[in-house]
Amino acid sequence: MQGVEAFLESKSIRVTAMRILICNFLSDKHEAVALSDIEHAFDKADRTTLYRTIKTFEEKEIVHQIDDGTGVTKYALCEPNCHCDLDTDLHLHFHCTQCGSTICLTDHKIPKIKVPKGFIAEHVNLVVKGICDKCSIN
Amino acid sequence: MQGVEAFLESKSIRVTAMRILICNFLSDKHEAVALSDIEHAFDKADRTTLYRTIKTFEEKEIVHQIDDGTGVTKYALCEPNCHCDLDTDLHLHFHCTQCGSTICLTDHKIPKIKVPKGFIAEHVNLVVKGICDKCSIN
DNA sequence: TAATTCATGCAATGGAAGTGCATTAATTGA
DNA sequence: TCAATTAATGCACTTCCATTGCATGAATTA
Repeated sequence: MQGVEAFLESKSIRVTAMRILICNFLSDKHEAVALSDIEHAFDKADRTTLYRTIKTFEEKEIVHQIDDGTGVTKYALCEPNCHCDLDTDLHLHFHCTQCGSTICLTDHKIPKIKVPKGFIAEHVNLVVKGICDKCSIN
Repeated sequence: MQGVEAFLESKSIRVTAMRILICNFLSDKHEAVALSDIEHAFDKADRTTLYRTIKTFEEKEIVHQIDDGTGVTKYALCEPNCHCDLDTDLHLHFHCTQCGSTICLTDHKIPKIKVPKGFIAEHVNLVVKGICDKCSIN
């Protein structure tokens, strides 16, 4: 059994051809992808299947959702040290307004945010927009 | 001439009945509203008009857009001290997962965010999710 | 192997954002 | 004040994304 398959099984995700493909696709990409990106890459497969596969990955916590403010939900594989379910370990995301790519800045933790009295903070979403390292060269 | 009308004029926004109504509606609400909320409040008016009114308000910088991660764009009147066009003065937003309301925490500035070498930060969006002061009482 | 559970594919829906065009209202200036 | 112009409103569409119901096919388990 290959690495990906073992990985999926370890997360109690039923192994199918489609899921292996999508999981590999996500790990090859080093940025967050939209559902439409996946559809484009697998144009033979049905949109619904891709959609539900991602949803399954999300539930099983091998993928996390990113709202980068473009209006389109993006998804990315959780890093080994990504505890996206925990509030204490939240990294930020960077959205490049030039090339449109969204990247997880896993090493950059979100500073502690103070909220007014009576408010209970449970989750923090932080997106920085600007020019990414590749685009800033030109 | 009333306060709202003078206010609109001072921002070189043409004064119409509709715009006065919407501006008042926004200032009465002390939370960010979705376009659908406005539609609901003014069901006699056309969706497009409401949409374009908000867009005009945005352009003239009396309203700022909030992406609270619900997938629906919210809008709120800028406070007198709200410089939503400047990157240096960005407040954060709080989204209550219980009552669904989104509130500007105008006093709470976003801490300086460090980005990796080569990245240029131009904008920051920070949304804290949790339970708001009203809901946390119960 | 039969029964069951789950994945996939197709079709359809609903919500939100946005655009083109005709009409109406407001403003300008003669 | 009236005509000309400019901008706001309303209607009809369109597009895009997210989501669901149902039928079928594959995989797992008893």
